[in-house]
Amino acid sequence: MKLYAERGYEQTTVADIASAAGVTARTFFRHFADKREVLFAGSEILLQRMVEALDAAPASAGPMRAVAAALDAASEMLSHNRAYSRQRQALIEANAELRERELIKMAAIAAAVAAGLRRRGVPPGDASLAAEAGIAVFRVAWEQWMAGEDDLDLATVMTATRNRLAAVTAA
Amino acid sequence: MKLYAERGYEQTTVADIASAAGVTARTFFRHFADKREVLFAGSEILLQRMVEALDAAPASAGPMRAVAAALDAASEMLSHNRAYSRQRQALIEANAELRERELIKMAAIAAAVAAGLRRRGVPPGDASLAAEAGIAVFRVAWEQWMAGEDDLDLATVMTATRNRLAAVTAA
DNA sequence: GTCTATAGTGCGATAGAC
DNA sequence: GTCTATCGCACTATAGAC
Repeated sequence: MKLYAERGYEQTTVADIASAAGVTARTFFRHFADKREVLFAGSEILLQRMVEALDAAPASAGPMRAVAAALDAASEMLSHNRAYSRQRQALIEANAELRERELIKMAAIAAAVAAGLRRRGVPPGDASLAAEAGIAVFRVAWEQWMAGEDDLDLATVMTATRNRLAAVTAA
Repeated sequence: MKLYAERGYEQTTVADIASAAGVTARTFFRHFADKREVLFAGSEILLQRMVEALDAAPASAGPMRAVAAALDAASEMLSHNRAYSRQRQALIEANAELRERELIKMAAIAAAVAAGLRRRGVPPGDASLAAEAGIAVFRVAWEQWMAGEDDLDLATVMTATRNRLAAVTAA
């Protein structure tokens, strides 16, 4: 992160990162599948937490309620380190390769959430739709949270965004 | 496409493609920014058509109606060449790099649709949500259309999926 | 840790189209 | 006479094989 922030993602070589960490480039690739992955190591944990929250939602809850539980878990995990989040997001937005990686991580979360919903008995098509809707809410809420004032609460923004999505799609 | 289908994306080098086309690798890169882009040349046109349809929707139409018009335009453009679509999709699904590229193309469409909605006077947040919702519908409908029977109509699946999304998010 | 294939860029030279 | 397409070559960095 430090090197990427200093000279930009493309201007930082894997050799730079490796030597700054006191290892060889080969060792870097042992820990991270590729150069981008350094910035996305935490996404697997996020996915797990969201799926756990989904599974923990009461069986009586409909798909969107269960998705809301997953979004709440994400909010709780991500609402700390707002400054870090902003720096990381600025890096990602400045580079197309990183944006691609970010999108596929989101897609992985959507797929995992959809699978979780199907385990709950939600029909496949509805499960995919609810999961994709959840990711849409996540994306928009996340963006607004980062652009907003410092005292803004992520979970609150998520809930409001979820309600707005319902209103928009109903029309 | 032919080479990718024959030996797989990763096993096909740019030199292979170039020599099959009777040019040098350097010329390949003149036409395509990178090796993946060959499979996504048409996406810019899709984006344009969808935005045109969005702009052409009556001013009285709400955001989701306008998005529906864009989705109809996409359906019309994509419903031909179902066999081609399937082959292309199989290639993309088999390779993570290609999936990443597909996702960023979708994101570009979402951004363009959101911008179009804002031009229509839709508030920024609602515009993003409606656009993301539209892409979610597109994705799910597209998948079902390709998995379904040969006489399935893409536009019909899109409309049904749109209604299902409204039902799911309302709950 | 070493070695290597491949992607992708920069630049200069050349040839044909209009 | 300018514009555009191609080529050829040198070069760097990523990533994978061993």
